[in-house]
Amino acid sequence: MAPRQKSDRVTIRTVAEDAGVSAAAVSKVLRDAYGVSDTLRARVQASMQKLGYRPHAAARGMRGQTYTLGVILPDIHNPFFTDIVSGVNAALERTQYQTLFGIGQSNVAMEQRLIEAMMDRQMDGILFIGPRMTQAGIEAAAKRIPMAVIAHHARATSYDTINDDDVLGGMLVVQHLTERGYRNIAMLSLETGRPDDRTTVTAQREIGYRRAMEEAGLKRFIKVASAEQTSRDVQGAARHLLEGRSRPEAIFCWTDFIALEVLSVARELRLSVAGDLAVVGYDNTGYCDLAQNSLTSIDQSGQVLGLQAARLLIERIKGRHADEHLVVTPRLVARGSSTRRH
Amino acid sequence: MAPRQKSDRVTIRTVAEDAGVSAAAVSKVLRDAYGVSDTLRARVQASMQKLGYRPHAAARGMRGQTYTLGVILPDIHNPFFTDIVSGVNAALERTQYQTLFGIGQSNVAMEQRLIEAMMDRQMDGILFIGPRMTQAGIEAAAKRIPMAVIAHHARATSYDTINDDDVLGGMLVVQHLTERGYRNIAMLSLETGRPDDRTTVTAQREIGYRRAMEEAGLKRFIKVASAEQTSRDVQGAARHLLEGRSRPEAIFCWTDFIALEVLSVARELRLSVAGDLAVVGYDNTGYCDLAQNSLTSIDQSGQVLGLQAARLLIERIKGRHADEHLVVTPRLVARGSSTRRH
DNA sequence: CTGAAAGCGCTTACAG
DNA sequence: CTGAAAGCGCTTACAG
Repeated sequence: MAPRQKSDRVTIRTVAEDAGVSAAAVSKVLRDAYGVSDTLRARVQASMQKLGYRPHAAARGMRGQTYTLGVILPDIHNPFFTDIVSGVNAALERTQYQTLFGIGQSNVAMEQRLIEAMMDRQMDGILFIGPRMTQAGIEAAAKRIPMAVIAHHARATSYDTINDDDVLGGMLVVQHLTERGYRNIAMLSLETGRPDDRTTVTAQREIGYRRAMEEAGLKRFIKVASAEQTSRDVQGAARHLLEGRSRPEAIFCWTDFIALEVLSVARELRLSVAGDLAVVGYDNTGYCDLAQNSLTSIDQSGQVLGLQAARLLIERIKGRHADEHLVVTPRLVARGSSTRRH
Repeated sequence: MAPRQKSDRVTIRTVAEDAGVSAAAVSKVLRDAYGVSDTLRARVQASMQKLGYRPHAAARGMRGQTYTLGVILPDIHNPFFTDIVSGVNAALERTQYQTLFGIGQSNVAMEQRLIEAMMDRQMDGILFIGPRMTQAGIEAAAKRIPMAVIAHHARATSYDTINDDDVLGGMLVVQHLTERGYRNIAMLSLETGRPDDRTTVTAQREIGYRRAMEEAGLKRFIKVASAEQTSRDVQGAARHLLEGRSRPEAIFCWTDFIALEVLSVARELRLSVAGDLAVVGYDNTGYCDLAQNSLTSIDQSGQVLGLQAARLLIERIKGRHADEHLVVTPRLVARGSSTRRH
């Protein structure tokens, strides 16, 4: 490590000496704690400014808060997370909190390791996005550190959840497609290895899909394929659907990213999009608007999810213990991929 | 904060008591420091295991290393960063180091704030990807914390750099296009507000573009437009290029993400891709392979960049002071967007 | 090879 | 309203 001389560092003590007060007083000003006169506060702040004082997070972590929030993202591939992150940033703009991100790689072991790393570093709370971990695993962690979870459907008492109504989202897709005359509608979902786990967004979207298909009297057409989140796997599943008997007229994909792969396969198979095959995505990310995709999708306003999650997490850090569960309403944005040309 | 009883925490002292040794001995085992007998080490490790001991990062940060590396990403939008991150992870897999990410939002003030936040948290080093900050700003920070920088062309002595040969990349694009008969080739670059700054990858790619155009005797066709990294701005610039006099036959875009927008505009203007207009991107991200894009692009192997950068950073943390500068060689991957059909 | 002691920069009761 | 003192969990010389 680069040697950092002792004399270099401006500590609470340097500030205290400069301002002619005690270290305890400086600490109080730092934390906006009660019981300091305006004169003292002003003097201390002037000294901090003058000396370029910066609090030492590790030292604060030894006794109190670190003012650091950990955010766990599944990956940095899905552009939907951009929206969530910008909502989180907006919520934290005027606070002392700083966010640092971990990338879980859609992998339970990695998520567990990140949670521990964040706890070891005395983070004040964790915002967990799209966990692969089970409810039980999250609950265990949430007993040790304040936590809010986005895109995970569970009414657990030890943490807050913030979700889009994914059942409704799935239903909206089917309703839209049936209105436009599509009947043989398949779904392409995510392979999680836990088909019975209803906490995932994909499971919820699937419930909505099945329900709406039944309500529309299309029960016989229900078909759910699933694939892992790799190009190879997704394209394989799409080909399998499209080359099998009773080729679907439409495919509902659990996220946009997957729908783009399906569009690619459709083109390779020389199917006309919307004519031979409608494709619908989820998340309404930036790629949907590109003319070569023109992808119908569900908008679940990631910004709102991120903003509300950050707000709930901070409330919890400040002492709230009752659990809160927020649900926002999605809407469908229709584009060319589900619009037949005449 | 959730109350954490004193008795709860397993510290170095608890382990020491359990193993019947001193706290100093436990600390040495923890750090793999020299001067501990095998017997003692084994006893201590057994106790750690038994008690589920986890080191307290903040306390370690007070005296020594935190074993935390900060990674600053410009955004989580450009899929190219996925490759870099996976290289970083690969390099760190078997080490004690943990990475935490900050998102700079392509914004100098935000980058500065992140650097400070990472230093305040006593991170051991920073891996800075695609900085918007100037060389002078980075140098100032690198004097206070070990740093390696990806995608920033500067032979600064206080930090290491890891780059793709972007000049060559730009030249490869032009050579490829001229071989295929395109002559009026424009470039769509990034608006940084600092046209004279040659440290950015876009400036380097532009140099390569200009050089190759001159060498091919196409100097009169040189035209560089630039746009900020928003869909709106990019589409505006693309329209301006394509609707102006002397419409280019090909557009070289500084990154894939931008090229996808150009493809979209081309389609809206009913131009045939490759026939009326060739489009080339940079980074060879996953989207290039989709049939609806089929985008020719430059592969700069982000994984290698990430892996080497992590390796250099750790060397520097361990004490190296001389600067190192790595350059990897890019290659062009040809696809349909620059292939005329007969 | 092993351990006792000091100290890193803060916060937290507690006393004045 | 203000400050002296103890202590958070480690690491670092230093002595044995």
